Amino acid sequence: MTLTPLPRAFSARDTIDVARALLGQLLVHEAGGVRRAGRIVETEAYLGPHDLACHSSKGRTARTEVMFGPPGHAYVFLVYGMHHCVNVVTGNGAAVLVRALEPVEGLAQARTDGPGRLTRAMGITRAHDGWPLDERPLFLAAGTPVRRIGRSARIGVEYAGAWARRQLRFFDAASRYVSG
DNA sequence: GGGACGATGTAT
DNA sequence: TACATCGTCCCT
Repeated sequence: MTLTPLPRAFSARDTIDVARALLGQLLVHEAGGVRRAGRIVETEAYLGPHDLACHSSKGRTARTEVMFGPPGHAYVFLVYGMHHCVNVVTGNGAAVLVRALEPVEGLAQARTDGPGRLTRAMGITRAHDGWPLDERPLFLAAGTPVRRIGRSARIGVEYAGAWARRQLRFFDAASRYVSG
């Protein structure tokens, strides 16, 4: 089956809209002659420099530079010295964190619930930071619709005060692959 | 140069 | 609840 990348314009709109629209779409990585694909079932919106939970609120640095670049690119960072997290940049310092995948292809017996687990399962590292997600080998593709979207506060950002309480986490309410 | 701190995951 | 483990940021 051929998977066609979603156009970059998919990510060039309101960050919350992108966080919701990404649910049900596929994240695909073709590497070493193997295709791995997962259906996105959990996301978080990070709204930009004014959002105190967003990395770009600390300023425009070497690490956060891609968040200020064009939409549709991957922002990949290392957290806690060992786990990679992958985001879809929406522009102006904003991005959507991908927090969980439902295995679709090439992910047998790999855990994909949780941002660190899914990057490990997919083989995504900082080498992909800045990668345009409408190009192989790492890209977004059309998936299947989500019937009901659940919503909650974002995970692990308690330091962000009132911003930590904003309901900016979205998930497929019917999926057993949502983290937590 | 050095210290504090993570958008986590796993073991205890 | 402890802690592994290291890049980033700022010098508190």
